[in-house]
Amino acid sequence: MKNRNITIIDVAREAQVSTATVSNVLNRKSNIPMAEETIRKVEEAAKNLGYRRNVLAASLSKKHSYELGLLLPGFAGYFGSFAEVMESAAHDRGYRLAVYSTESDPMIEKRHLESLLERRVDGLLCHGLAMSHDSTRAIVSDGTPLVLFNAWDWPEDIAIGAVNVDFRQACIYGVRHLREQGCEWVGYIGPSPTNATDIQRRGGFIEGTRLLRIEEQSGCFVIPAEFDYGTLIDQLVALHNGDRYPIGILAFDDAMAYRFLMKAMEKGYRIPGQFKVMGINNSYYAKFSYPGLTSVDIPYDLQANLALDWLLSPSAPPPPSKPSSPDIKEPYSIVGTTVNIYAPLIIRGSTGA
DNA sequence: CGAATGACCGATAATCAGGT
DNA sequence: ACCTGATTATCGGTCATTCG
Repeated sequence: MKNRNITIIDVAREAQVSTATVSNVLNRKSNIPMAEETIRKVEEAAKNLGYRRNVLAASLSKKHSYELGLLLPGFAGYFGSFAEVMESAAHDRGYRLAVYSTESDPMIEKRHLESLLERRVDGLLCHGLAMSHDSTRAIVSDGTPLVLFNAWDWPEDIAIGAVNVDFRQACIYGVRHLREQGCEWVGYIGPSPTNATDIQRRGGFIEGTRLLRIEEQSGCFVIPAEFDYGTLIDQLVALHNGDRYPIGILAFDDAMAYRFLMKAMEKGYRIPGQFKVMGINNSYYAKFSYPGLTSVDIPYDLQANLALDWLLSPSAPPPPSKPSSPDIKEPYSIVGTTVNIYAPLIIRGSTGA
């Protein structure tokens, strides 16, 4: 039997009731009073015929699509994990989620946005790196609710709000951690000082060295994609005359941390004795590698749920956060229309004593 | 021939009606 | 008056038919 053509008309005929009754039984059980016998007849007919709800028709009538759009700059690493959590959180709230990657290309961004708006999504969740300010403003003036995430230093008025992970603060803590572990000198390595994500982290690192008054014992490096980490390691060792270990490295993400760490080990240096290395993202392997990689954990669940709740009820901004215990920091803080989520340091062997 | 009209897709919300 | 279930208008677009 071809279930795709079974509609409530067929179910109504089979159950000897009206189509409205079928709709009421299948979708509004708790609100509409109905006889037990009617409910049983309809449910049985629907089951026998293999009825499947047509959400397109429902959207047409309800003037809501119950679909949300998620725009990311890509699918790798953090973005994929984020999409997974977001999809599940949206599903829990009765929404479907369409996920697109803009590949950091304004033309692709425009095409995806247009496609999502044509389908009348009920709201958009957009990564700061996936969006231009102009197209974001255009959407907002169109009336589609929009919440940004990881959109640092965006104009306040541009969307309902932004839900950001506070990598800047995490890097400040990172510097302090490396210092507390006895690092004579600390360095930051990142891909590009023009990338908004890198700017956040780099800025946090520099701020961290300033707070500890160790600007003179620190440095930042820009690492191109096909870079030989060996050269950098040689430079650092020369800089220290080989006797001011350990050297602390805060990397842009876990992948860069591993590339540095593995090259250092290959060259015979001890981790964490001579180099202490930490990353950001707390990726799957950070926990299971040897040595385990110290990293900054990203509270995906919290970020996704805050963003979704805000998107679906724009008039109700996120409630103030409460620390779960006195020794734990606030899970997040709110400044204007921006939520900053605290990202905790997970300390492992790569920076251990 | 192009323009205007109306039926139609499937489900739903609002309204209505029949039976106790 | 209260339940329960039926009727109807409607959503926004497409397509076939009719009209001038």
